[in-house]
Amino acid sequence: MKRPRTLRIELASAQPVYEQIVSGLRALLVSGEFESGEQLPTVRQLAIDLGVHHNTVAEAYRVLAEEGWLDLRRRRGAVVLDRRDPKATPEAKQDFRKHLEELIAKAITNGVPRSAIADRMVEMARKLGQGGTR
Amino acid sequence: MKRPRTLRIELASAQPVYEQIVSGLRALLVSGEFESGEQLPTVRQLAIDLGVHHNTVAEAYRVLAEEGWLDLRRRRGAVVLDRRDPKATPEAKQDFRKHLEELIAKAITNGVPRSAIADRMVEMARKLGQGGTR
DNA sequence: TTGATTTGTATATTGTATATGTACAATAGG
DNA sequence: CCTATTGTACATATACAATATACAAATCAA
Repeated sequence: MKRPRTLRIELASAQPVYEQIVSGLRALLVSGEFESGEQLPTVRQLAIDLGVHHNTVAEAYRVLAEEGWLDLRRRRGAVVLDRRDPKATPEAKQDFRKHLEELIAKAITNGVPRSAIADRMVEMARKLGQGGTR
Repeated sequence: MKRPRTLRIELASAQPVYEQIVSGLRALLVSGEFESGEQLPTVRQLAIDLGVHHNTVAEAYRVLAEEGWLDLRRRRGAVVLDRRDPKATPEAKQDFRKHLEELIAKAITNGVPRSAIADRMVEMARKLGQGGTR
């Protein structure tokens, strides 16, 4: 069964469109929405779907390819890779901690109840614990 | 006892400096590092400390003032407010969920073990649960 | 093999945003 | 009042994002 793989872009956002595409696709890739070997849409096709220029999508694909998520070749398109061997960046853990704190601070500022924040994080932690290694 | 209130800025980062200042200070404010009524450094002083232009700090202070964290006046400087009444944005919760997922995806991409991510989130959730309402 | 088509890539251009330099405005204090 | 201190306004240099356009490579059909 094919899942929807919703990917929505906000042109009005301060965050660059290509970064939104990267973040959105990366989240789908991590959650296992795509099987390895699977074809992603061509840069031109996804560009049409999202209403942006194909070079903008190409930039996003390039970032994901550098991260090891995609194999990107002319005429072949973007193919999802297996990627079971992430090269552990040393400061990545500390980075995650900092950004998590900042994200929580932002949510509190926006009025999200602390209990809701805590619940969501526990839920996500549980998912990570169960989830396969992939 | 005065705590250090470390605030470090990376000029080389892709994230704008004024946003880094906002995020860093907001995290400190949320964690209760500052008492209400307390004076923050003047825009010029903090600018010298961080090695940036005072207008860059002023922009950051303005954002925090709009969010209700600071009272900002000429000649008086920036004063920390009480802010126990956050105006709950409706889509804020959903926003938090999305950004949390993306942050996790980024961390996994950078090689942080899923177990470490989960542990950190549970820990932060526990802190939020205990912590005072402020 | 050869030519055409499909795919990603490279380069130039334009708009937008960040950080700064400089000058101004307001207000507390002498 | 006058002065010093503080935040603010505005113009500008620079860098980055998104696009338009042209190109290069690789597959497919004949």
